[in-house]
Amino acid sequence: MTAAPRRRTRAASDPPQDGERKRDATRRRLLDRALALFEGRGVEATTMRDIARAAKLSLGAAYYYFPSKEALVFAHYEDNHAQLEAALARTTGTPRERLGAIFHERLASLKAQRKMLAAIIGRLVDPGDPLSALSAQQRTVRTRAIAVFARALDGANLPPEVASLAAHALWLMMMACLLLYVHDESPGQARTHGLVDDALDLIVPMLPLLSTPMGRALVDRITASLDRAGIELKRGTPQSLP
Amino acid sequence: MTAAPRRRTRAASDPPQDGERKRDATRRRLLDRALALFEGRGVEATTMRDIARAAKLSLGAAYYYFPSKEALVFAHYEDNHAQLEAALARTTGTPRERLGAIFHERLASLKAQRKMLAAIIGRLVDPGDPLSALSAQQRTVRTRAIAVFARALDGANLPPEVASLAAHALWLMMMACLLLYVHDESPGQARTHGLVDDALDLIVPMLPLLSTPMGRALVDRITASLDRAGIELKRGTPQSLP
DNA sequence: GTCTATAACATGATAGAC
DNA sequence: GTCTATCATGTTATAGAC
Repeated sequence: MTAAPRRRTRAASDPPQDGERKRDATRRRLLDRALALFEGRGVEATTMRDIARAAKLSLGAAYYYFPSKEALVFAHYEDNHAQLEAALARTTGTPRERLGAIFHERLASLKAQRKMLAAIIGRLVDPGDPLSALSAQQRTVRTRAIAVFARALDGANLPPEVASLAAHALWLMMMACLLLYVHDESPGQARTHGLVDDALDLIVPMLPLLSTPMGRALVDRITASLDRAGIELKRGTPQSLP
Repeated sequence: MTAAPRRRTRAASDPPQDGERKRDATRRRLLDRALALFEGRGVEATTMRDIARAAKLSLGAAYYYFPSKEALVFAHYEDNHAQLEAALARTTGTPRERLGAIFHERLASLKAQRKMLAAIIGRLVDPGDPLSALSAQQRTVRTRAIAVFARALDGANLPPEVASLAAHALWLMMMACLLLYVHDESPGQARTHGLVDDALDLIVPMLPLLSTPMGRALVDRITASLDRAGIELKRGTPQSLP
């Protein structure tokens, strides 16, 4: 198998070419217009022709930059996640505080895009979909997201296996919250935010129990069971599900 | 608001009209051909034109019977569920045995349609989708499904609130299992079936703990929290989520 | 080689004739 | 009830401009 021809990469010190600047600007414009339209009317109701027109491009040109409508959505998803992750890496405080910050800020960061997310929320959960949070393509994002939770638990002094399972579970809880969030029409999505706090208030104080012999036995049993099911929890490199 | 004009309903004793017989036969044929094609190549890859051709109808005629491709999938879903429910109502034994039967038979009943389900699994989880397990349109099916779990718990002597919460949680677990199931490529989907047994072996023995004062406090707290979030667990009439 | 515009295609869905 | 004709849209192919 021969290597695919690769675009010449430019060293960081090279001055950007005019073409590249223009290319990036066009790409950015397309992405921005698309996001605006998605937020305004939802993904389904926005046609590729609409997007191209809004960005003053031809339909073909839009497809030159993004191979599909899905790719536009995906690009936003990546943008959002990278940005959020940077913010979350700096959270401090008790595990309860840090977890609260992670959950609430994650939701808040998607507030403007709720309608857009609603259109694709189903795919987040379909392992066969490249857009899915469970897919192989998203493994990097997923792994890093789980790592964010693991970091927040650092102050809790949990044994590694316990912390790993807990981080995976929290990530799963985050996914469930997203599901509720995108369709939560209460003012400020107070319902979902409230549920997050209630859940964390319930869960976090119980985490130390997992370090007791009985707790360890439970964790081991769960881990073994997931292992049998082909779901590995190796810290930082989740396999299929979590 | 005036009542929508309703189709004349025929008493059970009336003889079926020729028109109705033919209509039903055509509808059935369409549904059967569609299912065969869905199972063979998946939902996405099957076009409405394919279905119409296979049923020896024009495209327009197919749309006369089913307003959308989705409606065809939906019809199968209803069929399957009604059939399964009848079977499950007859299960006997300990709660553990009955729950095992429910889970395993539910999965097995969908074995042939795994590919089809995989195509729409995302929508099961999107409350905005009429096909969704969480949607208002599916409330009847959902309520009855939860009732099946509640019945299986009858032998466990749980207080009503505890039983209700447990039944909802089990239903949610069922949904999660479906998610795993449709993409489980292990022989006979042994991974998912194994996980079900492990989970039940873990959970069911713990249920009596929920009847202790501490357990009751936990249940009350969870119920109150869900209540605040607008999720009611009134036995038999779940509102938004579960 | 890099980008843009136009035409064409397949499909889900609809309208109106018969 | 059924059909034919037609539409709108995601996507692809292609021809050409720079």
